[in-house]
Amino acid sequence: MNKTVLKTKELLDLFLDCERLTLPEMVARLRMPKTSVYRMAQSLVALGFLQKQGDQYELGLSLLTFGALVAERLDIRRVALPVMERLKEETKEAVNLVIRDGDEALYIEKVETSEPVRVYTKVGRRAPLYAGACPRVLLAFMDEVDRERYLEQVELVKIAKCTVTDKQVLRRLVEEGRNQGYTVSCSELENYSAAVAVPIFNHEGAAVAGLSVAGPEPRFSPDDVVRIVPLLKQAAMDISRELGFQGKG
Amino acid sequence: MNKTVLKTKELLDLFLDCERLTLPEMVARLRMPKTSVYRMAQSLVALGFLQKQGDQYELGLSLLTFGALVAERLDIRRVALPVMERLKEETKEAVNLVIRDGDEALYIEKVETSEPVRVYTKVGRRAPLYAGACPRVLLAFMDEVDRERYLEQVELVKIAKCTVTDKQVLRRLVEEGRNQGYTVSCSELENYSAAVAVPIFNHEGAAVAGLSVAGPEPRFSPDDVVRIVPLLKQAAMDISRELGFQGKG
DNA sequence: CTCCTTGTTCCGAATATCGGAATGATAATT
DNA sequence: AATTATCATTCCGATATTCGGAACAAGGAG
Repeated sequence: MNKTVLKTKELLDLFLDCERLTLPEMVARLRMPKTSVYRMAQSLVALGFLQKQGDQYELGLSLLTFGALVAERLDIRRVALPVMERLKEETKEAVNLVIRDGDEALYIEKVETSEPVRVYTKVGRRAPLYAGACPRVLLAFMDEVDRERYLEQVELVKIAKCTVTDKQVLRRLVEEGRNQGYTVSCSELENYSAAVAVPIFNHEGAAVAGLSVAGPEPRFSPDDVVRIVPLLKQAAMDISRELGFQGKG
Repeated sequence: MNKTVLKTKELLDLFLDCERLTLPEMVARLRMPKTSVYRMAQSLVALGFLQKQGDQYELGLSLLTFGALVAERLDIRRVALPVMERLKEETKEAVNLVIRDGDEALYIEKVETSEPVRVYTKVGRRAPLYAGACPRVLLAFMDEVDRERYLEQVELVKIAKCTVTDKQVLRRLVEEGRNQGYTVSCSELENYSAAVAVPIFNHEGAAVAGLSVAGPEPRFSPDDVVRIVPLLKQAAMDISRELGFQGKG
């Protein structure tokens, strides 16, 4: 493995948390010699992955181009988008599409309601698999070996006021989710936000994505959930069918 | 400058044109030793910038995360979006927001009409500064030194049926654009598409972005242009004002 | 004026990369 | 079944590259 490239990525990763950083700030965080950091930053600027604004560095515009290309090439998005629009109309809530990337959940599409309610999700955003309805539905439908490995080694960090931090509770929720075919979350990723999620299957029957309806907590009473779940399941099945899924769900 | 990083970027750049590539294909294009390409690809996979699907490589999902972050942090987008929505309603055409990244134009936001007319633009897409209304308006309002340097060294490549390929003609169009305060293009980037564009200025009076109205060629007769230009100029001025622009436009 | 801090350049040492060749694995062909 | 071909992956020694401490330059603050 290429050591230089790995170090360079470490530098780039700093910008996930910080919008702008000066050279000394990067040096402090990376605990690497100033010269090395200086050179890496120079290289990244040359590539367009970083750019310099005065004495601050920030992420570069090349990343926008690459990111857009990736989004464009994810065909599940194309398939899902019209169904998501329909689901939004039916539920009057925001709809999210999430896939798994390694041990993280990644939001790849969303459809918003007109009302400007703050929601946690943004396309490109990541969340751990244990927190939130959509991530957890992905976890629930992972294959057993992977899921066990994940559950063993994961550390549950509190993100919002009701993030699950007890492994026993998590295991129970995951089991429940798999049996019921849907998951619910309240204030796990962002306070006062709730969501219901179901899995989407591909032609091999693997759960390749999660579909969720999300909004402010007061609109997700048990009654609301009962109303939403069938709509959600139907939408997910429509998408799964288009991906070649043959099973019954 | 870091040679390893530069080579690695070359590899990544292959994926701008190709969705998927195998190792031998990459080797052929890069004309580098197989081992080197192999190692670089491995590293990029480790970073999440590439991923392997069977024996093919494709762009990785980390790029989506970084790309979304860059988009989120471009505050001109936030400022422009509501104005762009309004302009779309007024003109019933797609509206694009473009900035300059080095010697290229970069589409950073767009608002579409409901009618599913094919347009060239996608967020993250790039175009040369000489082709298309929006790119050329950026060129027209670049500072003179940069613009001259660009015009001297640029090679005009035909992209669609009416791409300007004569430097004299380009110079004339650029001059016109600067004098009139707007530019028009027909079938320069994509056949049968037309656009009108105006500049957006920041607090320093620099033209930091271009705003365009775009649609199918038949809807952009000289009369239409006369109707659209004032609306476009007003919208651009609204955005410029929010960015702190004091001038008269 | 002096003391920090920060950005940038230099250069010799060391090490990480390089790439040819070998190996393993798989599929296609005779 | 044996053979050939293609591709992915591993090995290893030579060497080109990176590394990082130190020095230098340029402000800014006290």
